[in-house]
Amino acid sequence: MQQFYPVLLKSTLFRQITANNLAPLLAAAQPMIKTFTANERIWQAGEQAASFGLVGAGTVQILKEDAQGNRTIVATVSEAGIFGEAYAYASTGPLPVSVDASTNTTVLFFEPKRLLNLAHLLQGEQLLSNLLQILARKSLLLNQKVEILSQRKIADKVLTFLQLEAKRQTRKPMLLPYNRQEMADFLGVERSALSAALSSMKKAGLIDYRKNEFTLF
Amino acid sequence: MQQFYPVLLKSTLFRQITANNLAPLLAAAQPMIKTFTANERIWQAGEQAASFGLVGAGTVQILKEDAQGNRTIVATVSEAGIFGEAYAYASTGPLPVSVDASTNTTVLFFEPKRLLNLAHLLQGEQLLSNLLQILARKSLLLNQKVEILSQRKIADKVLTFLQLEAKRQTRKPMLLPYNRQEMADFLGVERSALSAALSSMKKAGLIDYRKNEFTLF
DNA sequence: ACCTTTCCGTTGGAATTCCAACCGATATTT
DNA sequence: AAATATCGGTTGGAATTCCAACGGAAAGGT
Repeated sequence: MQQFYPVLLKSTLFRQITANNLAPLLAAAQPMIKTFTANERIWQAGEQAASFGLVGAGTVQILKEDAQGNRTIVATVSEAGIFGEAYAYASTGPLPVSVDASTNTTVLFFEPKRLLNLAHLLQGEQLLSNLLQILARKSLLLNQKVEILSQRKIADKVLTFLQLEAKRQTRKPMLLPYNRQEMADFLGVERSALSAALSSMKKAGLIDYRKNEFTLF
Repeated sequence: MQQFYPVLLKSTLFRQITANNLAPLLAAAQPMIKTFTANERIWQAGEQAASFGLVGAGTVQILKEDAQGNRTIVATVSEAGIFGEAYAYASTGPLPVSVDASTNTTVLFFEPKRLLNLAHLLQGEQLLSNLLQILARKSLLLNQKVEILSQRKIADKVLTFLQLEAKRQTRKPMLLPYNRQEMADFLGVERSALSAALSSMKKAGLIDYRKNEFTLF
């Protein structure tokens, strides 16, 4: 277990927790540690998710499989990231997604209820505060994504997206963490249509860009 | 304060809390009670949201105002509903939305931090569990909305929407809480286009419907 | 019963996006 | 340096959606 202390300390779940207080918290939380080989299935859609995972080593992928068996990668979670926390605390029905190990992976599984009993420990409240913050921020991010996807025209999606991005970056021009294809996927449009919209917006003087560096006028 | 006990007991925040334990919890939580007249502004976009609200009486509206001053109603919160909890616990920047009282309204404002200190009280952990569940379920709902909005064609949006709705209703046919215009807004499409898509899907034998009663084949 | 309003389906042309294909520029590999 | 792969812009026709307008049915008010 000690081997994961550095990873845990840099996770959002244990943010602000001091190394001294980590061991007692973990002793009470009693995460179950499991290892998976590359491409092994961690969770199967349809199961009940009774716990949530923290990636101690490696990388996992959250994927959605539709009725025809098409796989869509919903998210990639790497070391120190957590997954399944919303399903664990919502405790509402079976999982709508599956989780696969994309590399050899170690996952620490936490029981949602157990974390509620930690408040009396040193920094136990900090842990709960972190958990609330994680869920709250996820809601805000999804809210923003809904706002973007609700726009009917590609140009409006782009503007909404860049305005939101401008609020979280001070850097000018902004550096987006996406290439064109990924940006198009995020906005829910065709890559070629996005390219066309971008160059038309540049011509109109609304924005400027080069690769993934964007400026909003 | 006692006057709000019945409302509080039926709120999701105090779900499962017994009447006996309510008073001590409230004494520690120390919500600030404020009244507003119809159409009065409760929160102004741009402010920092240091607390979240529980509607003790009346109804409030969450609205987004764009640069041109156009107002969009994001949500309506009535008695026993809560608002601003995600912003309060995310503690990330100013509010992107405003909140107005649509009727004469009483709101109980809770300090996010104070609720974390309640764990040692009777059912204090239940309260925290409720809070986590509220945030978690909001994330799941938004996730589903993203899934719907990510569909490129109206027919696919409708199918995704109905499939998700079918999971939470046992009733057949399903009874949707929307009229056509509201359904179109939720799916992010034009009402007339939705109507056209629906009748074409009915003709194709994919669905059946009458008013807001829908069946998925 | 009559009038008014709301809701919902339909229609047709305009606008937008999709989709497949192609091409040049840049990066990577051998 | 040559060959290969990746990335991003462009293009044109097909498909889809928007948009405004109309009309009938149902609901609500007087």
